[in-house]
Amino acid sequence: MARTTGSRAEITGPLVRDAALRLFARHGYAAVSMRQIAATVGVQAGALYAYTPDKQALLANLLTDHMENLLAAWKDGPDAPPLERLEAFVRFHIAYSLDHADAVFLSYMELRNLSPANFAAVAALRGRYEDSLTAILRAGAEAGAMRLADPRLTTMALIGMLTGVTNWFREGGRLDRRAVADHYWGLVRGAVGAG
Amino acid sequence: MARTTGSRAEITGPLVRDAALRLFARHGYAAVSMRQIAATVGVQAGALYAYTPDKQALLANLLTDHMENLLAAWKDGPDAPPLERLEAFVRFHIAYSLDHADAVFLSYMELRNLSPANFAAVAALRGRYEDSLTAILRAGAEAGAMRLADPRLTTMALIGMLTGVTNWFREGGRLDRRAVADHYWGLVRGAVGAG
DNA sequence: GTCTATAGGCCGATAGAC
DNA sequence: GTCTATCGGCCTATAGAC
Repeated sequence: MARTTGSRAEITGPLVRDAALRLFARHGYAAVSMRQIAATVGVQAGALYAYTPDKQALLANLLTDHMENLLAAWKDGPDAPPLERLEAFVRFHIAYSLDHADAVFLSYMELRNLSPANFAAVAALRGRYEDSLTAILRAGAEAGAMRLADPRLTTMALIGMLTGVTNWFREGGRLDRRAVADHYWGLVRGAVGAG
Repeated sequence: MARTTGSRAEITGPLVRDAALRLFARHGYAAVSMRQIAATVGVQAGALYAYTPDKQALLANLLTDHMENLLAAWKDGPDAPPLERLEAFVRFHIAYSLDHADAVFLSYMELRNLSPANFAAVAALRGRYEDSLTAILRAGAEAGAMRLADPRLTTMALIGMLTGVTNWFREGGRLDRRAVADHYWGLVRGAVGAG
C-alpha cells in the first residue's frame, strides 16, 4: 500500500530522534534548544511537538529505548563454558558501545536530567544488564574457571573498563576494533584469574 | 596581621568556586545559571563578575585547577619495584577520585564546553597524568614483573576501570573504601599478568 | 565588593491558520 | 503535519550607586 504524498510523519519522527540524540550527546541536554533540533531536521520548532509532548520526554525516550535495545541485542548462551560466555560479553559490549557511542555517552551523562520515574525505569534496565554479567562471573567462579573475590564489584569494574573504550577510541587510529577487543579480552581474562 | 572588616573577597572567591563545582557537577554546566551560583553563595548575580570574567572562564578554571592538583598530588617513587609503584597508583587514583568526585565527574563530562584553547590545556595535563601510569607499566614489562600486550591501551583501560568507581561507590555501602581499593588492586594485578 | 536595575536575547511551549 | 506568531519567563553580562 503506497502512501500518497502529504504526510512525512514516518520519516520526520526518526529524524527528530536522531538529531536530538546526536545534539544532546555532543552539547548536553540543557545546552540544546528545541529550535536547534528543529533546524537540524529542517522544520520549525513548533512541529516537534507533534512527536514529543515536551523536551524531557524526548530525552527519556532516547534513554529507555537505548537500554531496551542493548538488552535485546545481548544474547547469552547459558550452556556454554563460562569463559566463552565472558569473552562473548566483552566483545559484544565493546562493539555495541562503539556502534552506539552517542547513546552510551548520553545514558550515563544525562541520567540526572530525568524525572524520578524515568530515572528509575532506566536504572532498572541497566541493573538487568549488569546482572547478566554478574551471572556469568558467578558461574565461572563456581566452575573453578575464574578466581574472583566479589562478583558484583567485578561486574562494575569490568563494565567501567569496557565502556571507557568510547572515551579514547578513534576510527582509523593505531589500533582497529578487532585489536582493541582482543587486548581488552586479555586484560579481562587476567583480571578474573583466568590468564 | 588581622584584617579589618569590610572585605570578604578572600572567603567569597573560594565559596563561588565551591558552589560552581558542586552545581556544575550535579546539574551540568549549561543547566546552571549564574543566579543559582550567586544564590548558593549568598550574593547577587552581578557580584560574581568580580571573581570571573564570565561563566566559561569559571568552568575552565575549575577543570585546569583540578588537573593540576591531581598531578601535584601524585608522588611516584621511580626507584621502587614496578608492582609497588602500580599498587600505589591504583590506591592513589581511587582515593583521589572518591575524594574529589565532583571535579572528576566534571572534568570528563564538560570538556566539550571548553573553548579550544582551554580544552587543549586540560587535555595536555590529562595526558601527562596518563603518561605517569604508562611509564610504570613499561617499567614493569621490562623488568618482567608484568605481562602486557600494549602499555598505552592498558593505561586507558585501567584508568577507565579505576575512575568508574565513582559511578557506583556509596559511602556506608556494603564495601568500605579500603575493601574496594583492595579488590580493585587484585583485578589490576591480574590484568597486568602479575596475579 | 556588593548592590539594584536593566539591556538585549534566547528559551519552551502553545494557538490558530492552512 | 507544519507553519507563523507570540506569551511569559529566565538568561548572561554590564552600568552606575554606595
